[in-house]
Amino acid sequence: MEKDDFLRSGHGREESHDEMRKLDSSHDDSHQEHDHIIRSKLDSTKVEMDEAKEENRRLKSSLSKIKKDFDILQTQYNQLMAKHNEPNKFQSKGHHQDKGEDEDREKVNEREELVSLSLGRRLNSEVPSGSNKEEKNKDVEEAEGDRNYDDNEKSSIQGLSMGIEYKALSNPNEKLEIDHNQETMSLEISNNNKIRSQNSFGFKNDGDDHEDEDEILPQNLVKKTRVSVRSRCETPTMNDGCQWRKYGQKIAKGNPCPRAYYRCTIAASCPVRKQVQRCSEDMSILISTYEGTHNHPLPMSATAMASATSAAASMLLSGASSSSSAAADLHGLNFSLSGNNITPKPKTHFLQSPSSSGHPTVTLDLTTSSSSQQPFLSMLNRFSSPPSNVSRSNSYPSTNLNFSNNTNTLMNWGGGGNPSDQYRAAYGNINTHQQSPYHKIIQTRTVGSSFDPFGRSSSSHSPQTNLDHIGIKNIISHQVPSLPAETIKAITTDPSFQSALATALSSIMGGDLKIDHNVTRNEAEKSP
DNA sequence: CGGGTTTGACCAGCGC
DNA sequence: GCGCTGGTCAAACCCG
Repeated sequence: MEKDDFLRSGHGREESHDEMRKLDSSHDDSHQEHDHIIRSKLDSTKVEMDEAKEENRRLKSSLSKIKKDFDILQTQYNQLMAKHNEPNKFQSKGHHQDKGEDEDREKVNEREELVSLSLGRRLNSEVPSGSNKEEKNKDVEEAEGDRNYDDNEKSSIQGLSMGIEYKALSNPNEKLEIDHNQETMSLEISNNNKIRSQNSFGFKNDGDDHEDEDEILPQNLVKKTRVSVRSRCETPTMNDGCQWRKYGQKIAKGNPCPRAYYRCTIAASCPVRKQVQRCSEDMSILISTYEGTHNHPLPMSATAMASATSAAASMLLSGASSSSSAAADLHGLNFSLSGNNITPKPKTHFLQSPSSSGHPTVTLDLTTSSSSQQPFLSMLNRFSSPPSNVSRSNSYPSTNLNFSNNTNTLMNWGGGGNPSDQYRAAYGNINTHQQSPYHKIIQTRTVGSSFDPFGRSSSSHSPQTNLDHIGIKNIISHQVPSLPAETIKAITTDPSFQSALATALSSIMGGDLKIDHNVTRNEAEKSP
């Protein structure tokens, strides 16, 4: 019994050993399995790291390629600028006299151009013979001229700081709120019997181009150029940053909505007028038509509109000079410039504009959607003429600029916020003469992707050059078949136009488009 | 009380 | 020349 027990027990001990071995083996198996999992994970991690390295190499190579391309384009741009500037306006400043000027100097000159457009203001009203009242104001304005020059210099400095502020506000993912605390420039919109030369493109500088004031454009437009802005706005008036005083109201024919007449009250002698009227077909659309030239510094908030309208006016002038039609769509900002020789393209919700009075009118359309989903990808991609009902007078071209974005109206010119104390501080506590408050939000972000003020997309695109963002090449060669290439080239290569555009866009989007400016020229020069 | 808005009148340009 | 229309004026009114 005991032996049996012993044997049994011994046997049992062997069994326990077997179990132990089994357990050990199972433990080993699980351990091996665990190791295997870890190794596989390590392998996969290594693979991922290799892929990341490879991706990094690709990105590096792409970056170097982009840099090369940019250098090449920069060089070409410099050469072209040197050629372009030889006979033109900048000679008087002693710039660009050598073809082989270096890149830095080119950038400086280009910056000067942008700054001159951004900060340039009109002191002496060149509103000469448009009306008797303007003539009456002329003496007053000239008397104010000397005093304003001092303000002008100050304002230029402020304008520079404004650019810095814009950059500080340039987070693409947030709304850009522009406080009305800094005055900036005054921009020439109206051509007032005589349109400035192509050099100035309707923009006025502090003093460099005063001699150009008497220049007359070839087309010799007699009436003032007007800039009409269509925007969706629930408030009675669109807050564009200026101070307006209503001086009249009329029921215009064909529109049950009354047309209100405003004049700028920032300066007593400012000849700028504004007409505000709701679109009869879409009451949510507010049409603001600007006429005249501010002869005083503008609040920064007014700069956006002034820049945009000036760019529009520039396009009008350039387009009119070329007797053709042009359009641009930058980041949903559709510029279309129309001549009289193009088959009209009907456009809905187009109110009979004040161009019916015979004024050449530019329309900035902030209401309709853009087909482009990419920023700066489709400049000059839409060419349209004004609808037949826009103007009963074909004497002057009408320009239609669509500043709308893809989904919503980006520019909330209307009120809704509070008056800016900073604006008051900067302007000596000027009371707003408008019922709508001095608060506006300019939202430049496009749904689906965000962009910094330079037009760069923060979405996960593969690296692209700025050319790709602008897309000038594709646009010019493919999207605008109806426009003569020389016209496109003339428009897109004109530095004033580009600067105006850049100024407008930078004002609207709070960015600096200098690089785009470069590339635009390069690509335009390349385009057939 | 100062400044803005309202509103009817007035004027100029244009077409018939 | 007349009528229509757009644009402006200015007195009355309103508002803070």
